Amino acid sequence: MSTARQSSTKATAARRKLPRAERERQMLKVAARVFGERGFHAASMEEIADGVGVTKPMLYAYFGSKEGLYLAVIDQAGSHLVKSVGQLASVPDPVRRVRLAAEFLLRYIERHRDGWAVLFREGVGSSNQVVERMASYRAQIVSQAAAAFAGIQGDREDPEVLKSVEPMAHALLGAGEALARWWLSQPAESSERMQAAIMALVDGMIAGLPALLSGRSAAD
Amino acid sequence: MSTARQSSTKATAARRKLPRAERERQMLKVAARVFGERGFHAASMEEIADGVGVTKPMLYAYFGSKEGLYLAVIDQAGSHLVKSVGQLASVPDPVRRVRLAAEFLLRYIERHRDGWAVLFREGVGSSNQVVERMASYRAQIVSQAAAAFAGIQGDREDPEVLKSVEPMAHALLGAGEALARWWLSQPAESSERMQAAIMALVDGMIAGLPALLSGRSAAD
DNA sequence: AGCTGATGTTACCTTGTGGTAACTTAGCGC
DNA sequence: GCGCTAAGTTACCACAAGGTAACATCAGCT
Repeated sequence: MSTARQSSTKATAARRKLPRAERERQMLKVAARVFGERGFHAASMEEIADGVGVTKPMLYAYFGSKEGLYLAVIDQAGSHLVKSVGQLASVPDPVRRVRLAAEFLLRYIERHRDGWAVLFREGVGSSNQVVERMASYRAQIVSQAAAAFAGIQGDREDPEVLKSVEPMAHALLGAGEALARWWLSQPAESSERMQAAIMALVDGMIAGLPALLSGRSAAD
Repeated sequence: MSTARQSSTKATAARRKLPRAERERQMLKVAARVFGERGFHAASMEEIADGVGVTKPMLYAYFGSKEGLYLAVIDQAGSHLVKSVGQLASVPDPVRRVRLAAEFLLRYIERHRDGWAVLFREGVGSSNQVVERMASYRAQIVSQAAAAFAGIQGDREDPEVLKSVEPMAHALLGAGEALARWWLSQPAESSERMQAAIMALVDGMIAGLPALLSGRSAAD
């Protein structure tokens, strides 16, 4: 068991005391997994501490409280997602941008499921601060999606257009989320079929844009 | 305080002891609200009991455990929703059926938000039984939606077609949920805009169906 | 009216868990 | 080498909440 010895004074591997920054990274990673799997209330600080290989008081020393840790996880996941999506803004062709965004979204949810869950699971029963923080990140993502849709209409900045496509952006995110969730629960399902579905959806949305903006349904 | 007296022997109003069936209805109603607002773990039996105007042991006498009560809420909400959606199956025109279903979905979520939340919020951290029950009701709803989509393609029963449109059905449900959630958090938003958005979405989905079934994207 | 059982309550136990004070020890700089 | 501080632990408190036994009382039936 105790084969792990401290090497020389400068051992970088398997040393018991880690610098704060590194430990914090570990903690955030484990916390994201546990909160993502169990939800805020069902997750216990003890389980997180165990996962890190450390005891509870360390979590409190670094994050103050359970809610503080949760907020830190939200911030990490949120800023990462916002940053990632932001990179898509440089794609010039708006239609291509929306389609890339949808593809990216699916892959992102697949690969960062915990972070996604923490950000997008409804924060019921949580404190106001948690709810607000989640809402803030969600709003940023939605507004990026809305801007992409608006770009298709040419008026990427027109507030009127932006407001009109906002529900569409919410719908897209929700569809992506449901799709990803279902996908992850169906290991047999092929990634291609998912891609095809989300693409059909996005293309349909794009096709429906003019009708939405003119205030009438497309199939009148 | 104690102005409420028992009337004659047969008083039907404001009597303190109620027959089991009636009390159970009250309990289910309050439980749906509390579970919907707070989620399973954050909800407390005490709060539910208080809401009913009764004490905790009564909940245990009638539902056995917290999970038992939760399951009962799920069953009530699930069977109600399945029944409601099932009535749409009689609409002959498949396109109209899908559009009506989308409209119905939005209204349903708006009016039975708690039941919807209990059914469709991810059951993280809950027991296997709860997860299975939720999944079962969701599967029924999704399969109805899928059947409606398949109907548009003419092959309402073709298993191949049904399988292909299944992701679409999930996406529609997810989009409706996200839309409804956002809508409910934006009191100022008009119902018309929501209707327009969901209709544009549905019409887009319908338009995308052939492309989905042929395995390619519509905008190639 | 009065008996009877379902309806309902009080008071309690037990467990899990957020949170903390006091102490220990490893590692870095000199 | 050596001490000083950050990293880490042990042992504990407080309290919320699920769950239950024993007791109380209303409502309806004969």
